[in-house]
This record gives sequence, C-alpha cells and structure tokens, in this order.
Amino acid sequence: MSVHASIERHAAGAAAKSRTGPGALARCPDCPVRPLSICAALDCQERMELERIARQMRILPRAMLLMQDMRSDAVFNVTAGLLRLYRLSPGGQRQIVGFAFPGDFLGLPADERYGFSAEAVIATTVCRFPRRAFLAFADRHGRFSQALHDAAARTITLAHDQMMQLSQRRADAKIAAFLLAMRTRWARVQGASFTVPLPMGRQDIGDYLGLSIATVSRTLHRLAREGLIHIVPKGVHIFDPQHLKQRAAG
Amino acid sequence: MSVHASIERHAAGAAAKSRTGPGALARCPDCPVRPLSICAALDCQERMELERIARQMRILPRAMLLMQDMRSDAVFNVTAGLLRLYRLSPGGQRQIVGFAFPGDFLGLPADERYGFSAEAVIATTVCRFPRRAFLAFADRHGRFSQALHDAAARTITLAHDQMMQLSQRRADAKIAAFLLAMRTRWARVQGASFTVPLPMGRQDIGDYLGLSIATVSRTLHRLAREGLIHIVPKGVHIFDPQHLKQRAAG
DNA sequence: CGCTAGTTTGATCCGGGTCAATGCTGGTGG
DNA sequence: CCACCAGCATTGACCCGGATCAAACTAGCG
Repeated sequence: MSVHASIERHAAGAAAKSRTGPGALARCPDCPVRPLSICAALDCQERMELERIARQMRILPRAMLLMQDMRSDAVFNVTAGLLRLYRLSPGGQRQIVGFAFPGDFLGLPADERYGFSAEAVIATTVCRFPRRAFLAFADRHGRFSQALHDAAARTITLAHDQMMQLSQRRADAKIAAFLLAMRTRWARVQGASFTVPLPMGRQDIGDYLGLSIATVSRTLHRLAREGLIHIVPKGVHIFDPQHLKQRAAG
Repeated sequence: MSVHASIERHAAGAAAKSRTGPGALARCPDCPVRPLSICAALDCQERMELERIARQMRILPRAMLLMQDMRSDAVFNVTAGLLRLYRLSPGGQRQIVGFAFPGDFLGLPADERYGFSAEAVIATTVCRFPRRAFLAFADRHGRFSQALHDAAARTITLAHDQMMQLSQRRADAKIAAFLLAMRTRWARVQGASFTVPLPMGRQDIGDYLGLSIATVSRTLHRLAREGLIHIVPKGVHIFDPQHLKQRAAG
C-alpha cells in the first residue's frame, strides 16, 4: 500500500476562493491556524515567500501522511483535523507517541528519516513543504529558525507530560490526565469549551496511555458514574475540571 | 535549600593544567566529549569565542544543577559524570524523564523556565553558559544553531524511546530495554563494553521505568538467573544482547 | 434490513504493588 | 582493627487492579 494513498493534492492557491466552507483550502493570508503555528514568526512578505514552496494537502481519515523510517523528503504544518503519531514496537504493538493538532509542525527528525508514522484520525489538511527548500528558507530567516526550535522544545515538554501520564499506576489517573490534556490542546484551537472532542477511538486512547481498550471504556464510564464527566458520541463533557485534576494527581 | 548547593565553580581555564587526572578540568581544546557534543559543529576559532563565555562547574553527587520552574538563566553541556532529569507529579511522585550523559546538552526549554530538575548521580562536570550570551552566539553561527536543533530532535527521539519502554506491560521487557538503552548510550562515551555501568540506584531505575524498587530488583535477578546478564556492583554484564533484545520486544 | 466495525460489559487470572523483614556495604568513630 | 550505623538492596507474603478472553450491544451505512 502506497504511503500517500487516498491523499488529494492541491496547489496552495488552487482551491482558494476565499470561502471558509467545508472543503475550502485557505491561502496563507486566511490561514485559520497561523497565530498558533510556526508561521506566526513571519511577516507578510516572508509569508508570501514561504507560501511559494507550500502545497496544501487533504488527508482522508485513516490515510497515512508519513511513515516511520522513510526518507524525510517533506515537512508539514497541520491546518485542520487531527493526526495520530505512532511507532510500532518490535513486539508488534503500537504506541501512540502523540496527536498532531491544527497548528502543529511535523517531520523534522534528527536524522534523515521520520521517527514515527502519522495518519489522519479525521479528515485533515496540512501544508506540505519540500524539506530542502524549507530548510533553506529557515536558514535565511533567523526568527523562523527560532520558532522551529521553540516548536521542538514544546514537543519535548509534551513528551515529558505524556511520560508522566504513562507512568501513572492507576487507570483513572491516566484517563483524567488525558482528558484534561485534550481539553487544553483543543482550547488552543477552538477556545475553551465545555465539551472536549475525542475524535480518536478507544483503541487509540489505549495505545496512547498504555491501557487496554476494555480498561479505557470501563474507566471512562466509572468517571461518568461519579459525575465528573458526561460521555457523548466522539467526546466528553467535563463538569468539574478541579475535581478531575485531583484524580489526575493520583 | 539553595539550588546550587555544594557546587564548585571554576573559570574554564583556571584548573586547566593539561592534566587529565581525576579532578582536572580540561579546556576546550582538550575537551573529551567535544565530538559528541554540540561543540562538534564549531571550528577552532568559534570554539575559542564560545569558550570565553563558558565556565566549568563540578557538581557533587546528589547536588542539584537546575530546578524545574526556575528561570532558565544558564544552559549546560555535560562533560563528565551523569545527571538524572526528573519532574515531580502533583501527586508527589518522581518521574525521571531522562539521564544526561557526557556530551548531552541541557537547559533550553520552550519558555523561560526549566522543564525539569537535574541533579548529579555521581560526581559530574558541566560547561555552564549564560543563557543570553549563549543564544546570541547561536544566533551569529548558523551551523551551531543547526546543531542545537539536531540535539533537540535527538531528545525527542529519546523521549519516544522512553515512552515505548514505559508502555511495555511486562517488567522484564522494560528492564531489558533499559539495559540495552544504557549500553548504547555509554557506548557513545566509552566505546562498546561488556559491562554496562549503572551508577544510579534502584529507586532511580524504578522512577524511570514506572516500576517499584522491589520489582526492579526481582526482575534484574530473574534475568541474571536465566543467564542473560550478570549483576555486579553499580552495573551489569550483558552476555547475550540478542536474547536480551528479544526480551525487550515482549 | 442486515452487515461490520467499534464499544460496552462480565468473568477470570496473573503480574506487579505494597508492606515488612532481612541482608549487605561502605563510612565513622572508638 | 573492629563494632556500629545508615542507606540501599534483596526477598517473602499477600492482595488488588488491570489484562485477557469472550459475549452482547450499538451505530453507521450500503
């Protein structure tokens, strides 16, 4: 199966009709996630220069954007949707090392090959930059390089947060911490909200937290029974974040 | 208790007597870990410029180098010894998010504050750079900036590796993976070796892998009983890395 | 309407946590 | 040189939470 299976490509400007309806691909000036992304470090002029090497891509649910150990020939900026980032252990099980939200930057590993695989959880759009041209651009623009480094540092912090979750012994603490983390990350994109979307399946949550699918389900329902959350299709309501924080602390 | 308690400071050149005996502090030209560190990206001229803002420090065992959430006023390059990097969860337990080996670079978080605490496991020496001056230097030298970014990317990969270990369900898989990882990291410093040093205590290993001290001990001895390793004071011998790899796979 | 993939829920088992006792080692002082 | 002590490591006994297996249930969707 090809890596870029069921991915549609568009030139950045091609589908731009200054519509914001579903399926529209915004050009840089209308980019909905610019303030969240590394592009926030660019001025109008520089953005136009960067846009010249960008191509927008749509990725259908379950389609793969990039694959672990393949040559990194492109880097990406997520503009909408959600990706799961995962590695496969030699033993064959999947560890989800993170989720990529709108505004997140992807695909610059230490060596020449991607460090994980990425596939769309829901319909997703990304800006694709050829790696060489992107690095050349970064080299010419110090502030942008700085933004890249900040993004890497944020990734490290998120990785450490996830370690804290993984090392929690009790399942309810893991789930509580997970829900709060998801709330925080969606808040960056959509603003604070009562309902926390969980577009990923139970299997994904389990592979992220190191729990079985059964325990994820059971624990969510236990938290619901205790009145801390309310389970809705593809998401939860969080009634009492404070109390949930207490649970996350263990 | 003060953060820099029981830490001795030395000007970079002060203790340099071109000795390499215990207690000697090498100047940059004699730096034992330069090829492993970010300084490898510098030529002789640039190294001298960077050395001017560096100060060597010795850190005694159990002394703290930096503390989570404190303002990051300096960054560090480890030249000898070993540090444990950890965060404390709100629940009060310690998660070791990594160990810093000779050649490792420390202390550039996303925001202005350190993301974790670092303390010496054994007697350790580091190069200390004032943060501002260091960033200014990096800004002037593109290749060095690049090296910094590579270091960050390697940190991310290591964090993902650790997630794989943490998410392993069986303790013997975690321990096996841990031993192999330690072997690899020491190999960068000392060259490949039959004996893998484990200067950290069982509690550290447990807090790194999300295991209790009892399980760490039991599991090590089970692996020893099965002939895969031999336990020595402050370390292990690895007889059969292949077989151990199999165990790590789960 | 029936199929499929995902989710919930129950029953059972086992690995690792916890608690506690014992053993070991290196450092200190008589 | 040896007795003692403190900190760490080892080992045993017991118990609990989450994995596993399996069955029932639900929601999309052709």
